[in-house]
Amino acid sequence: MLKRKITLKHIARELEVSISTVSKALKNSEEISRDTKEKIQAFAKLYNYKPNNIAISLKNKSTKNIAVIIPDIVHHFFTTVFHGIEKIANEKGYNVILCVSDESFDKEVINMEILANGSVDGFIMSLSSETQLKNDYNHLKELTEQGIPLVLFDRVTDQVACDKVLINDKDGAYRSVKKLIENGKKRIALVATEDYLSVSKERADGYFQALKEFDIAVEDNLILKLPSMSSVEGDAMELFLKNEKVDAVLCVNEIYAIHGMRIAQKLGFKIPQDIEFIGFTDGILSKFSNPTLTAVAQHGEKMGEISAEMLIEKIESENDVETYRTEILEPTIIERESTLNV
Amino acid sequence: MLKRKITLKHIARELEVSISTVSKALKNSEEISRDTKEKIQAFAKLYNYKPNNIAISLKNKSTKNIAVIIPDIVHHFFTTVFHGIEKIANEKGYNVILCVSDESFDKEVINMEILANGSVDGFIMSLSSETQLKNDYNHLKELTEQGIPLVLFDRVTDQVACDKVLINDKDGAYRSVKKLIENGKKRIALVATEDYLSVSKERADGYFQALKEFDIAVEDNLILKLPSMSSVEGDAMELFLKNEKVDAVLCVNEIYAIHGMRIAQKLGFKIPQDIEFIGFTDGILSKFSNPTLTAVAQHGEKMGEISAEMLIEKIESENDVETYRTEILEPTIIERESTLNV
DNA sequence: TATCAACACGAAACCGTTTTCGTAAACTTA
DNA sequence: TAAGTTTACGAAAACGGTTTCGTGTTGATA
Repeated sequence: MLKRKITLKHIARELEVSISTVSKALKNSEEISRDTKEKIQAFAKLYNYKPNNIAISLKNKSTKNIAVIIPDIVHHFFTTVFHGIEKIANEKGYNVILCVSDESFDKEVINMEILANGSVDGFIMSLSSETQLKNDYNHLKELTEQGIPLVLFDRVTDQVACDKVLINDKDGAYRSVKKLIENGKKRIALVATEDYLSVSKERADGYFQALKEFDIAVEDNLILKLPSMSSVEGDAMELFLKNEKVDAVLCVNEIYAIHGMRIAQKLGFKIPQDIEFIGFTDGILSKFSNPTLTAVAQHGEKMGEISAEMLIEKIESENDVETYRTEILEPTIIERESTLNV
Repeated sequence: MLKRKITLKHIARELEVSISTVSKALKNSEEISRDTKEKIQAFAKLYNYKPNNIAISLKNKSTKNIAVIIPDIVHHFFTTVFHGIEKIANEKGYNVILCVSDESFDKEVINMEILANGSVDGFIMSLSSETQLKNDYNHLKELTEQGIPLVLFDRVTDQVACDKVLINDKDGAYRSVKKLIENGKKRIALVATEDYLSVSKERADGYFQALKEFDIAVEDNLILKLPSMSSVEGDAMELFLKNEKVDAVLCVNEIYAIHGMRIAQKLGFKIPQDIEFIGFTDGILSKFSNPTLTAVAQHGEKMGEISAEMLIEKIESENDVETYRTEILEPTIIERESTLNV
């Protein structure tokens, strides 16, 4: 019952021709006579012959696989990036091996080592927070030294020479804060993570820039730093909103913003009249929260598409040109109910 | 500068021994003398030799890759399942190639065909809605006929003999509705998708069963069917809630539930006093909505783990035993603010 | 009829491993 | 010292393809 995979050798033996003849016949080579080709092709079709990808990979030194390493899969932004990557990769005939580093340096390194030995033609990745904290990029450098193409997106480092795709986080934050100021807000808070994450830092910079431009003094106690990205446990946010007479909040992610809005509502604030909210990452929560959240869209899918295009271009370019590009996407502010829209 | 990949052949040539000697020395074979082994191992280490995975795959007829095909990546449930799969796969030394069918039959077929020719050792998948609609499973049957291990999860079919992992959707719906009835609700609505999806059907059955048990007549106009999973456009929901004097709603997904709650609030209903809501898929929206949503947790991560374990067990079992298991997980109802919790 | 090109195919190398088997050289043993 | 046993290594096949090159047969040409 079990139809085992058939190979060129089987066909050759059955039809009493050589393996090379079979191979050529199946590629419709001019070298082979019509009769022979038809016979071989018919036989191959009948037995559902399909060339073995592994053998082809070995011969061609090309796997048509690319690796994607992201810090977290249960996170809307990375998910959309992956979707963009997968779309382009499929269009160009590549499969995608997806690894999740879970924000761990070791997992990132291990995944790279396993896949860098012929399993994939190139890597697309976003750095784990632990890697950015350790500031150790030797695993990436080894990769590029071996001539394996690498594209970094969103969480990047300037210590590795490779193609990069990122969004202008600083400008996104700058424009958000500017908008809040123009809406008449005075005490604008920033809710961020610890700033070893490159993106968190950029966003803080944009916040500072906007305040400076409008001659508003930076107050340290208007900046709340929460430990981990998804944990909103504890009452830090509540104390913060209660004590600081904040009238607008920029959050570096959706969760913080949604959580902040709930607490503000509980404290009796009206959104957006008394307090406005803007959050990074225009994910699913922003669209469905109550009120809906004005968000800085990071265009994840587009980032994914560009990353994949850059990587595949490098993979398929003959010459090992050592020139690297950095694409910077402009974020878009999606206005919703959590801000006054003038 | 560019350190090209080094092979056994290079080492052999450089050290003037044979390739077989190098191979054995690196595996610490007893056949090779201490001196030679040390010399070869030192050289290999110095030049950072790593065996080529593709060559090993070809030799062993085992790729240590598994394919995961899911209908949608930007969907919390599938994302958590993937996370579970990836976790187990990594523990057992497998990489995961992730393909997204985008609910398309053709993409599902194409992805399978590409990967079924040696690229992976087995498949884990959840059927696309189009496939369930067409009711065509020949691509899956071909796979199993070739002896390639396959595990189906969540959206399965009984037309293909293979391992399966699913949650008891019917019971989840049944218990939800029972709870609503016990909370004193009389006019309980069901908001579902078109029922060619196996899971949607199961959930509807559970709804019917609970009503029947409590001698409540099924009213067709208490059942709202919306076209696509993520589109909540249009005012179908609003008309429905306004006209039908509904006092409880079971939704087959989060989005419908969140959307329903917003409209109910807009219409002046108090949740949960006037109207209660329960939604399937305990995702991120349920936790952060306002009010938070009582949800039927599907234990996606657990499903992923079980699927991966089943698949790898099949892959690594010598004998082609043709016995298949079906694991059924019990859902858990997570009570939150959208229901009265007695 | 000798020469030559075109045709149709096969042999063999190659991709990078693993593994079986064969065998010189060194060492034991009787 | 002849015979047998280790020891330490190499040759070669195998995995499943692709591709280059060589060659016997045919038919055309001079």
